[in-house]
Parts: sequence; C-alpha cells; structure tokens
Amino acid sequence: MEDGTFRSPGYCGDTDADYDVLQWDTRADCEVRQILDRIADKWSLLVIALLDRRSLRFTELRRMIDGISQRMLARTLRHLERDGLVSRTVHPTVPPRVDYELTPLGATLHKTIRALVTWTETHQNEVATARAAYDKRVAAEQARAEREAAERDAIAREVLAVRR
Amino acid sequence: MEDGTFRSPGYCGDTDADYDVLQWDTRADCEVRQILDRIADKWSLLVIALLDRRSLRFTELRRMIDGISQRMLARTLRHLERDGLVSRTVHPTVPPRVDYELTPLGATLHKTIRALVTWTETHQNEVATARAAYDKRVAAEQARAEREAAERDAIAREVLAVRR
DNA sequence: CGGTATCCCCTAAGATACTG
DNA sequence: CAGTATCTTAGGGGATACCG
Repeated sequence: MEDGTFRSPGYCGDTDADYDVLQWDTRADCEVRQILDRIADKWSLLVIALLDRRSLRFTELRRMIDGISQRMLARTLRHLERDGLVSRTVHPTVPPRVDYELTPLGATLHKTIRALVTWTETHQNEVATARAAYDKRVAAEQARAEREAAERDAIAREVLAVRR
Repeated sequence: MEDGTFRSPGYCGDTDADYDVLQWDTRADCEVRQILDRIADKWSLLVIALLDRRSLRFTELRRMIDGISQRMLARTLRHLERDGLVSRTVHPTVPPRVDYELTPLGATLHKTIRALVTWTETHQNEVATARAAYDKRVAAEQARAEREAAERDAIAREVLAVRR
C-alpha cells in the first residue's frame, strides 16, 4: 500500500501565541499545507490540466504526459481521486476501460491553476532575464574573488622571497 | 556550490507532431514547468506569503516558518532571488543584518498565489470529506475481499476434509 | 488494458559543524 | 547574525515483473 497522508492530523487550529496573527498558518502539519503540497506536485497539475478538456483513459494520459511512469501516473490519479478532484469510472468491458474525469471540485481548482500558469507564461521572460542577471553577477563576483586571492598569494610569495 | 537548474535548456518550442495542439506544453523540460516547479515548492510559497506583509530578516523568516532548516531557507531565498522575486539587502553593520523583501515581480506573483491558497482554504472541507469517503470505501472493499477469501478458504478445507 | 508489487537507485533535504 | 560545507538518510521515482 505505500501509505497515505497521515502524520499528526490535528494541531492546526491552536495559536501558539508565538506566531502572532499571520494571515497564513505556517505550521508544517496544517491541512492547507498538505493540500497545497499535493496539488503543487510535479504531475498533478498536468493531469488536471489535461482532464479539463475532456475525460481520458489511463493510457491516453500516459501517452500525453512526457516522461511519466506507469507507477507515478497511477499514484497521481489515486491521490487526485482520494481528494475528490478526479473521478474514476470503470467500464466492465473486455478489454477493460477506465475513464478519468474532473469532478466539479476539480474543475474549480483548474481555474485557479490556470491563473498560476498564466502568470508563469506572462512573466517567464522577466524571470529568465532575472536569472541571467543573477548568474552574471555571481560569476563576476567569483572571478573577482579569485583574482584577489591570486593577488594576495603573489604578495605573500614576494614577501617570503625577500625574507629568505 | 550545489548546482543550479541546468538540464537540457531548450527543447521547448518544437512541436513534435505527436502531441497535437494541447493548451499546455506537457514536456518535462519546458521552461514554464521549471518555473512552476520552483514557485510551487514547499517553502517558496510560505516565504513569498510572509514577505508580502513586510521585509524580513533571515532569522525572522527562520523563526516564522515552522520546520524549515537553515539550509533550506538559504536555498529557497537564493532561488527566489535568482528568479527576481525577492531582493536581498545587506546592511554592513556588525552584527550583519540582511533584509529580504518582495520585488514588484514577486508582489504580482503573490496575488496569484493568494488565489490558490484561498481555493485551498475554501475547499479544504470538501477535500477532507472526499478523503474520508475514499478511505472508507477502500477499507470496506478490503474487508469484503478478506471475508470472501476466508470463505473460499473455509470451503476448500471442507472439501479436502470430505475427500480424505 | 489497467493496474499492483518489488526492487533499487539517486537526489532532496535534515543534522551538524564551521566561517566572515 | 547570516550564512556555506560536509555527511547521512528517507523516500521519490524509475524499471521490471506479474495479476484480473
């Protein structure tokens, strides 16, 4: 079975007087955090996005999602089903046929996810630029540090040569 | 240094004719996916959320986020800085003081993130209910399977007893 | 076809210790 | 205080094999 998501279930409503009134519950076992971790994982987003268009069979999903293993697809679908985001329908035909589709709840989530993806698409250039700038800064700094180290080294050698 | 984010950088714009026109690029190395993976990770969301209120020092963040290690906070902040979402200001005092704050870009992201968190908060009960129902279904099914197995076992023993 | 079970590897992340 | 460097371990995830 591999387990589900059971750590310490409660422990989420009590305010420890130390955390003050933050808008978010930053504690590790908070339920919101758990849900967030689930939907933010590598494959779930893709699956939800694909199912938004129409219901799909296991193998269809498998073929559409590049790089996913059978195991991970099964796991992901099981999780989404458990969370009530995806429904699973078995057609008792032969060969068997299983359809997955978004539940109404899943559909509402998809809207929100779209917003995130849209943000990413809209700002990917800015992010790319920022990354390039950062990498350049770091590289420059490293080069400078190395040059200075070399200089100090040279001076030290000089001093030692004179002393001897 | 621990590496950055460099797998196969390109390989994102070419349509392989096999994937058809999906609204999303489902391929693993797509830039959008990389950004998504980054911002959707466990700690980034929390950091962004906390910084939205005001700029914070390293240790403040460390204390506010339950369960984060020094290493992960440093890494997360480095990533966010690289992506241009957070800015880092060093005050050359002693003891040193470093402030982190959201950049304008980071602030726009926060709005989107809020939507996601709001969704989670709004629907956490539905998810919890779905989970409970699912677990119950699974448990019931397992119990039934075990009972049937026991029955078959009993019948088999009976048959064997008669034969002997 | 649509899975589950098993093995196994490798990396992400925690703990610890040290530095400017 | 604000980090990096190093070591170690859990578990995420791939490959394979087998069942209904």
